[in-house]
Amino acid sequence: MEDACETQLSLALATPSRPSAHCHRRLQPRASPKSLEGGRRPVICDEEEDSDARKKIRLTREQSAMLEIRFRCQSNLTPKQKQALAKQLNLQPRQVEVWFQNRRARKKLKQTEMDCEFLKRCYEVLSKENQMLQKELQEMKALKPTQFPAAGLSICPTCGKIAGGDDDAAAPATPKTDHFRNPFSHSEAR
DNA sequence: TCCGTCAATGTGTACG
DNA sequence: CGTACACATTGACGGA
Repeated sequence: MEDACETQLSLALATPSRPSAHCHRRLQPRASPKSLEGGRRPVICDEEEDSDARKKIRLTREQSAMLEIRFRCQSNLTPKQKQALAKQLNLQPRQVEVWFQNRRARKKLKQTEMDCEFLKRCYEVLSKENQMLQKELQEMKALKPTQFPAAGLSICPTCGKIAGGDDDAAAPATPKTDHFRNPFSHSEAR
């Protein structure tokens, strides 16, 4: 797996891309947390005296593609791997590190959005089922007791469940109708 | 001009 | 205590 990844990377790197014109900015080692009061912007590039702090740099298309390929194989890098990849891509190791951190965050965000969508759909399904069951219950309540399918059955006034009968206590876990399916236990539910 | 994206920064925390 | 990471946030930039 790693090998395939390396191959892809070296293939992609075979067509050398120009180092980005904008990525020569020297990255700062992380400022000491206490060094900034009010919290903002240390931004000092030791070698450049341009006053405007934190110019936006963008990775080249190739660099991003390489990082993406590597990320698909491996979402965390060892320090050695980070170093090597940075060298390959003509970036600072810190840039590679930051890219991977941000990429993991993006991945997680996307996953959360998908989970949210899934839960929404589950809610809709359950909501519909609940409505149907309520309706069914009303209909059953409207029937005369003699018309209940099995003798000795009664409906719990609070929860609306059918109680009594021979199998009530013995086998509570076997639902008789499809209504009791738990959508969260489906195999599709990752 | 507003808004989304993304590289970069700051902070908190877990771990060895 | 140092390191690595997650997470929140900032700010530059580009497109509508």
